[in-house]
Amino acid sequence: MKKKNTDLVFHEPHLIKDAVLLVEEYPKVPLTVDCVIFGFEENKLKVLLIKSDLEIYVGKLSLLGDMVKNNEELDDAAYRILKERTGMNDVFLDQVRSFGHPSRHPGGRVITVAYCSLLNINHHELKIHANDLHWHDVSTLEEMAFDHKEILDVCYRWLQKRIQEHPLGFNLLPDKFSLRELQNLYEAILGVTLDRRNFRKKFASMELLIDINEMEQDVPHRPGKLYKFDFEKYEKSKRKWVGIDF
Amino acid sequence: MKKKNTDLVFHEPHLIKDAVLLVEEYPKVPLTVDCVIFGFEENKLKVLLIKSDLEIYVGKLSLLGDMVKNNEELDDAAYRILKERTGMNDVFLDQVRSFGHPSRHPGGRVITVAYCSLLNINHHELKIHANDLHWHDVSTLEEMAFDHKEILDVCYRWLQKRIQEHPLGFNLLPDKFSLRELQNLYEAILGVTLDRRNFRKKFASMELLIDINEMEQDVPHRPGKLYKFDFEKYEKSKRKWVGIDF
DNA sequence: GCAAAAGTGTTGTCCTTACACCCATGC
DNA sequence: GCATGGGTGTAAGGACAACACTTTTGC
Repeated sequence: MKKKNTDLVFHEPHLIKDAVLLVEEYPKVPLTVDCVIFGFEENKLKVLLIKSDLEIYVGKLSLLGDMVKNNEELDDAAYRILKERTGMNDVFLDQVRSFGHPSRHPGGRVITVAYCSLLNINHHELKIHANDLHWHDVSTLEEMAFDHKEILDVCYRWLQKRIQEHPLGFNLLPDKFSLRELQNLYEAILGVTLDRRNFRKKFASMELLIDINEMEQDVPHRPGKLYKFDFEKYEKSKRKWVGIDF
Repeated sequence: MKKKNTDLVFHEPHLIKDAVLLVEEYPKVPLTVDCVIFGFEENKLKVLLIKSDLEIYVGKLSLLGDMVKNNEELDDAAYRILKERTGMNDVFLDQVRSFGHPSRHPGGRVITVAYCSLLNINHHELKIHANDLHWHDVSTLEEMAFDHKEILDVCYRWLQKRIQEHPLGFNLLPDKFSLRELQNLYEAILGVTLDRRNFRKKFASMELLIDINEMEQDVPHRPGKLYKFDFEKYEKSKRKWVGIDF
């Protein structure tokens, strides 16, 4: 890893005995994790943000982030931050990518690894309001602290793609849900309107929704049927898709 | 970013004036980039590897990696390493994800960001052979140094998905290529066999191949037509796909 | 009875798949 | 002339898009 191509070619490489000494020579950088936590409420996609507590970003919004501790696994750091900020631990987090522009942080070079999650706002009341933690509409985002707007945009596009290929959305609906709720969710995240009949047919043909023979309660219109998602069947039937499409 | 939820709630947060002081308190970690460089030759997918120069990994294979320099952008580090090792700079690199298990490196904690590339072996003769740099068959990989086998597996799956959705493959074919060469490429990367007629129909219907009215030369069978890929048309026609499929 | 959303089917189009024969070239 | 891969067409099935009316409930 450390040999440079200025070394003579065809030498037997001398082996490095002490890996610790080697690593000690590497430049070291501060490392953080930023969590982009999307939630859904009132048929709108929201994202969990705080106010930055850096003076130069006064009034600007920021993602939930924190340093990664010594010897802390990246995934663990993301789950820890999510738990510290929201009290939740039953949420899936996915690493999206890392951001390392040298001037992305005003305090000097800081690398950050972005994680993305999607959860049901009504399942997780915010008990902590430090730094004005709140759900913010995704569609009305102004300037943000650091490069957090860019990170959020990347994660939003990632989420839009992801939700079309994976049943992410069901973690964010109530356990029992109507097809209308499901469709609202997809429309909100993808930013499109979908044909209701075709949407229903699509999910009917997948055969991954379990009709639990219950109806919506207390709705001001004809109640719809309620379904559960068949996670077990989904796991068994994950197909390996091969097809060229660009 | 630094406030803990043990702070009293509903306080006006005190603003941090000096971001540099803040960042100085963050733990710092060594950061590397590892490049997973796939190439194609003799109808086989290969990957560029070296022999590890760490004594505890003697004889084991390793990805092309190096430290990220102070104030070096992550992407720049990846391109630099690719250039240093292979002399190339006309190659696309994509960041795949970061790996940060605390014990992934025997010299202590090192975070690495994996980048992936795909190139034409015959366009880029290896002039450097330090550390036994060579193209290795992807299908016959044994144990590797560090967690490089895991990184390679993740990048391979990433590549398989990517090549179905983006015209990556054309960077690795000759400028003028036959449909057979194109199909060999897809079959090698996806690890499947494809119906020749349907494959050709697929690309014909995309209308992204330019028939240049030339034929293969010096082949021991009926020569095939040669095509170029219409990158310009592709860029213009990138479609935003919406469809649920899992 | 009115507002609001649930529920439902058909048709045309396009894409995908499976499959077999003749053609051009090098040797 | 034989071996090798190039080139082509069709039929069936499945997926998708477009589209309108009746039903159920709360108020």
